[in-house]
Amino acid sequence: MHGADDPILQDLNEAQYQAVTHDRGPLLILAGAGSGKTRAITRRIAWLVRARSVFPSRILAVTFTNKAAAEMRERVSRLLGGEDAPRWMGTFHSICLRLLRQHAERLGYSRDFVVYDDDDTESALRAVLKRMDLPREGVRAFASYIDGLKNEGILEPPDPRSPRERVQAEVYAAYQAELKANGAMDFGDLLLLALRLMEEHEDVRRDIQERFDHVLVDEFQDTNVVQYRLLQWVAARHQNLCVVGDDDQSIYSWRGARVENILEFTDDYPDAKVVTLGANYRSRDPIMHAASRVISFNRRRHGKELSAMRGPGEPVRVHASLNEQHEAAWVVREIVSHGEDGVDLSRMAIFYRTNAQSRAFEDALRARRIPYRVVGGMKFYQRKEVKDVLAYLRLLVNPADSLSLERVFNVPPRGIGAATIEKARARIQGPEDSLLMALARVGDETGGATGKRVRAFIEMLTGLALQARELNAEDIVRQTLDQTGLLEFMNRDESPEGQSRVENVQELLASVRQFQEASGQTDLRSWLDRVALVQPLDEGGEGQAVNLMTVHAAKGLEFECVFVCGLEQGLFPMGGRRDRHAAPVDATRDRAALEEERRLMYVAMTRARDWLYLSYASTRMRWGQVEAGRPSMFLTELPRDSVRVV
DNA sequence: TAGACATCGATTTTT
DNA sequence: TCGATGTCTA
Repeated sequence: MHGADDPILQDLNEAQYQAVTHDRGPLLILAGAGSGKTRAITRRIAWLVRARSVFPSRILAVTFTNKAAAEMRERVSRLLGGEDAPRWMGTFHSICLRLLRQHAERLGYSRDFVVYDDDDTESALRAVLKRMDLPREGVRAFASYIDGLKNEGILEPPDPRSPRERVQAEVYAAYQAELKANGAMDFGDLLLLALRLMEEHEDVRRDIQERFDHVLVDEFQDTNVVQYRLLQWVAARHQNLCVVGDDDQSIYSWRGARVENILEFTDDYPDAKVVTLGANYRSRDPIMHAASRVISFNRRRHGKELSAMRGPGEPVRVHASLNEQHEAAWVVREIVSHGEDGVDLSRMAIFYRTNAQSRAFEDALRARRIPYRVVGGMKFYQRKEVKDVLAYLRLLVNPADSLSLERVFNVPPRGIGAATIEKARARIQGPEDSLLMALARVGDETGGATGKRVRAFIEMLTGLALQARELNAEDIVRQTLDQTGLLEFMNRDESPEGQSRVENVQELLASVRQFQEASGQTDLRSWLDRVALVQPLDEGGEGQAVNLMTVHAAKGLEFECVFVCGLEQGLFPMGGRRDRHAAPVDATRDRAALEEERRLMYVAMTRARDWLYLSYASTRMRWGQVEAGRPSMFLTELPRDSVRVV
């Protein structure tokens, strides 16, 4: 152990010390589960500032989730004795958004562009398909095709070699044109266009390269082509690129993540220093042993062995149930018994592969009056009523956003129907025109009640947009709720669902206020940016409650007691079912998919500190039908000596 | 144009 | 099974 009195170097093992105090040049930290990865990266940032006198503002630190960014920020500033952490610390998406806001015009976008989330993306794509007379069932396939290309950095698809490819390319182009006309970027655009900005504009690139002396990246195994290229550009001048990750925990290939980025990092940076953090301080021996065995069945990996530092403990327990209700009941019984033994509910977690599985557990926990929280799941900003309000607000900032207009023109019902909006759509003239302007013209030219309603609607929006220039974000939200009649409309609904909708809108108001106080920014656009990329923290985050979440959501967390449920073939590992439109069987792809599922299993198991339970059910309700299932193949990969069947 | 009823499809995982 | 979307009627 190093540095007895220096808090930055205190209690580091040899490998951690090497990682923290690496001076300059590329650095690859292979950090196994529970090996002190976050500790290494935060200490390193603090060390650069303190021991190497690097200005915090010259450090760029990138993570994947807002939660990780927040934790990093908090820990670094604590290490620095309350001093500010680097300003450029955040998720890839938020950092790219920041760059794009400064330079959007260079790419032919308005400075006031909005960010589309996945729901918006799907709506935009649906509109495109409709216009092209293509069946809307294709939305998902096209969406993932487009996302896949964007993740690989392809904005203009190569020459099509088949009719199918030609259609795909046309849809991509039309979709991209639609976004641009609406003044919108999707998540993929944020990364890809930021990369374009750097690659095609030398002055911008220079500026960014001059701005930072060190670049640090967390969860590097989950970077895609575009993210890696961005990092390479930013670090090109000084080569101070520090990447931290674990190839065994790469679980986002469906989002374009390339394990190769970490597996082949030393090919791109031959003089990179490689440090392996191989000591696991989290899990008891049997848990670590079992997890290591399972992951050893994967072929594409660095193949490091983790040594368990916490010593012997309880064996991993495997349990079979008749169906998902029995499974849930059994889990809850075990939770109660651990609770009686003094384990905090908040230190226990139930993991599952798909969100839909949470239901049985929620029912069982409610029945026994055990508090729980579902992490992830239905997102706050995805709720209808919240999206309605946000659509109005986006429209005020960016009148070109026709998607938002289509969402709200008749919410609450104000007597403007589909026919009127169709008329307006037909009258859009050229790329400088917009649906809103066309609707205004239709209103002016239409007599009778309809024309009057349209004019009143346009007038209300214009009035709000005018106020939006003067008022702070919170007041605009209030005015919008009031003048659009949304709040009154919701208040009229006295059902429990209606009540909760009103509460959600109140929550939204609270969140603007909080944003203004915390950030000091009061303009609407800044808040909308925030909303697009950051989900509000889970309610009662620290309270006494059992945690329910998908395995993906569990990455980076740890619990004393973990239940991994639904371990059945086809569910976990997922896959095996292939619908009729799918591509022909591809053995390599299948193998890669299975290895990713196994990494997911590894992530799940290595979250546990003291107790690990693995559970499966022999039947399970799916689409309202009882289906029989076989135990997961991962269960057969467990080492006998660390496992007990109960 | 609004609301009632029927049909259809979904369950991976997220910034 | 459930929720979202589409169709029909007043």
